[in-house]
Amino acid sequence: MIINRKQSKLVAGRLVTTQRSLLLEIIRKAGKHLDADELYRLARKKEPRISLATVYRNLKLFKELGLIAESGLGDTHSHYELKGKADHYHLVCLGCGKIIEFDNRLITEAASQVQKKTGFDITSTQLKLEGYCPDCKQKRK
Amino acid sequence: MIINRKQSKLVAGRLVTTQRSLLLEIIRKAGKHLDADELYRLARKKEPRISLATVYRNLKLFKELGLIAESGLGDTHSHYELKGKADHYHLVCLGCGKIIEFDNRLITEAASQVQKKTGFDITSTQLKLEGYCPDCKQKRK
DNA sequence: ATGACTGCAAACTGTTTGCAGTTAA
DNA sequence: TTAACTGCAAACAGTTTGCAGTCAT
Repeated sequence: MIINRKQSKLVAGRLVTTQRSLLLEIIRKAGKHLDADELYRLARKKEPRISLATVYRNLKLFKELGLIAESGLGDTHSHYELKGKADHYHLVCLGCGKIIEFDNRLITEAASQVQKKTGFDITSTQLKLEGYCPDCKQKRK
Repeated sequence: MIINRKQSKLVAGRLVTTQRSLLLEIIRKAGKHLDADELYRLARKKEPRISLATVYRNLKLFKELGLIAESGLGDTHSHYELKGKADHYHLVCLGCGKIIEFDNRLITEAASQVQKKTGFDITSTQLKLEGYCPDCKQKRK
C-alpha cells in the first residue's frame, strides 16, 4: 500500500480521510474498471453521505499521485482502475460490453521502437481493440 | 471519393447536401484530427448558418458509413479524421499536444495474435502512446 | 488559527434530441 | 406527398467549481 497511515498523510500536505481510504479500497477490491458513478454507488453503501464531487475530486487526485489509471474505454465517460506495474491492454466487446485485459510482448516492443525512432519519452501506452466476442459473434449471424 | 454526385446519394436513402459535402471536404482537406467545434467553426466560414447539431449529426453518420474514424485523443472530447485503408496509431505529446501518427507491423501482428487466442472478431485497433516529444522533454528539465 | 477536505448546489462542456420548417425525389 | 435533412433551442450526461462548514494539525 502506498498510503502511510502512521503519518496520516498521502503525500506532503495530503490527508488520509475516511472517504479516500474507502474509495481506494473499493477500487482495489473491485478488480475491474469502475466509472465514477459505479464507484459513487458502491461508496454510498458504506458512507451514505459521500458526494459525487468528492468521488471526482479524489479520482483526480489518485490519478495525479499515480495510484490509478484512467482509461477511455466507454465512448461517453471515463473508467478507472488500480495502476499495476506493467501496462496492459483492453479488448472490448461491442456486443455485450465485456472487457478483457491482456498483455502482449509485441506491443511493448512496438512502443519502444517508436520511442527510439521519434525521440519521444513515452510515459503511457494504451491499446484498445474492439470487436465481437465469440458469443456475440454467434448471435449476430 | 465515396460520394456519388451523379446519383446525389451517399447511400440508399441518404442525400448529399451542401452541409455534408462541405463537412467532408473540410475533414478531407484538414489532413489532421478535428474536433466537432473546430469543424463547426471552419464550416461556418463557408456556410454561416450551419448548426453545431448538424455537425454532430453528420459526424455520427459519416462514422456509421465508415467514412471517418473517431479517436479518443483528448481526454475530454472526440476527434475525427478521414478513414484510410490501414489502421494507424497515435503518439500524443503531453507537453505541447502535438500528435504524430504511425503504423507498426508489430501492432497489427499483436492484434491478430489476440484475435486467435480469444476468438474475438476484432473490428478496430486503437493505440495511443503518450509522452513528451524531444522539444518538450528538453524544456521540462 | 490555518490549511486541507467535505457536501451541496450550481455551473460548465460536449453531445443529443424534439420540433417546426425546408428541400429533394 | 413523403421521407430526409436542417436550424434552433432545450435537454442531457459527465464532470468541475464556488462556497460555507468541518476536521486535523
